[in-house]
Amino acid sequence: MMAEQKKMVEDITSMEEDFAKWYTDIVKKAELIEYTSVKGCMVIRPYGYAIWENMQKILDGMFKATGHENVCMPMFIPESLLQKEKDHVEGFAPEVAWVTHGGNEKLEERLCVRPTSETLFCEHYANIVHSHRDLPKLYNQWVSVVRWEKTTRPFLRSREFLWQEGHTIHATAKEAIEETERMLGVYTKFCEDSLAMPVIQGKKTESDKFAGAVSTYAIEALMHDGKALQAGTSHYFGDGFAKAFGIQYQSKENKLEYPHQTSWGVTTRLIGAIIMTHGDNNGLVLPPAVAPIQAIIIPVAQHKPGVLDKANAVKAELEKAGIRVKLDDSDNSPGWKFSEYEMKGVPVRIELGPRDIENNQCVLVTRHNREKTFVSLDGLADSVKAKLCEVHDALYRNALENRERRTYTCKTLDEITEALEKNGDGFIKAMWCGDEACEDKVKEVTGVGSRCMPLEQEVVSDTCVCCGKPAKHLVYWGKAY
RNA sequence: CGGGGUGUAGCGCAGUUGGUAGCGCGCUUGCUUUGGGAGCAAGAUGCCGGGUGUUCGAGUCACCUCACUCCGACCA
Repeated sequence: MMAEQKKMVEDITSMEEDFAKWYTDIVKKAELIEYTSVKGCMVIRPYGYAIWENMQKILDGMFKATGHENVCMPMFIPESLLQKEKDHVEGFAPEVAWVTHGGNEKLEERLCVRPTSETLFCEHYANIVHSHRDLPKLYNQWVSVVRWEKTTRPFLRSREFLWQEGHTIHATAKEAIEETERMLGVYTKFCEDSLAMPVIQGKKTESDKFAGAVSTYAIEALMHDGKALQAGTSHYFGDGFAKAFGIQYQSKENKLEYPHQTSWGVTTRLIGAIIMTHGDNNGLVLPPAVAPIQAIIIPVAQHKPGVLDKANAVKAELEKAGIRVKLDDSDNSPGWKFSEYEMKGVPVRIELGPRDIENNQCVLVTRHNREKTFVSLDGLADSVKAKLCEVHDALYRNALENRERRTYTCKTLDEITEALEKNGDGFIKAMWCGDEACEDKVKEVTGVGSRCMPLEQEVVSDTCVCCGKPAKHLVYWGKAY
């Protein structure tokens, strides 16, 4: 846990007092979102959107580097198309929004606003895939989707949300499975290297699978309050969708074959994950890689001659070095600015006043621990870059520590209940026999559901935590967002 | 979708037995300030979430609706 800090920003509820309120306070006070008059639909404000844009840029680069191309599918899905794959439609039907009219005319067939685009990609693949030479197709799209959620929370569960959805189609199961795993790895790397957020990679149980998938993989992160958040998913579909949508190709052997498919996605929920992984009682704490402003320059006594000139020169120098930097020369007091940018989670603050300029130095303050260091103005860009790296590492370390501190290994249901009562919510590592009845019972008795079966399996006991029969899998259990 | 809470100025709130709306912060202007949310002075800001009723009269009472929020069930 990070060092005790005096709470400076009074308008943010402390997370110990009310975690949910703390979260919504940050979302509003850091100017990430504004509500609209439609439930569950929010304005992502420039500062919030800039975080998303930074994520997009990094992820998009990773997708391109692994051979993917971006496309854009329509927003509407005819009901008949949605219904082609039975499990899929059953999974999504309860939460789709329907368009029933065009202008004043009732539509012959109603259209759903995409909750996800498997069906559209399948329809398209059926048209363009004919030969093994057409495979694989590695497509991705950056769009919004709509799911008519009952309870909504900014970023974590909204009715419309931004995401990327990758949809790929391959000649063989082996290739498709490799793709599923590759993308899970891309997400993991992104979360760790760019969001400073450690995740558990694993496979979902049967009951928790994506509607229509053969297998679903996910990355699970643990939030400050000990609740788990699914941060990304990657699905292997086998040839189920291909069969439902009539996608076939001719192989080298001149035989008609069904191709194998995958899909994978991450959403603006990741912004919620950042808030609840790194944020503190003074507001947001942003990982440097995605922070819209990486360094904020706050001039002190800025009316004095030379101060703003120097601040502008420093800004230009940092910009030139590729650092996202802002100079706040508004006439708010320095103290006000300190609080403001802490609330907004800017990783590094640069204080620059007459005394500093006289000494050819400035004060660097890191947001996550408020540590102050005096550094020379010579080579400042390098000092700032080094700080940003330090911040990233510290954020990751803190998050990992929090997760480890809140991960409990249990052998029986009683141990689970006891661990949760004693230490608060967190991940439970416990063995499972593979029976759905046990999975349900664990949830019923202890309140924690299965999050995933980690790729890195261990044996913490020989028997199922629930029924005592021989165990098949290690499962991470937890309360989820 | 079930159970609670809340909607009054940009934000946070007060508003008594029903009588025509107020405080703090913020905002505007000016001066003084500037190393942790500065001070003084003068200003501006409201269809009291929306609708329907009761009433001479509704922010206040009743009913309906919408949104936010929390706790469950379902989900990225």
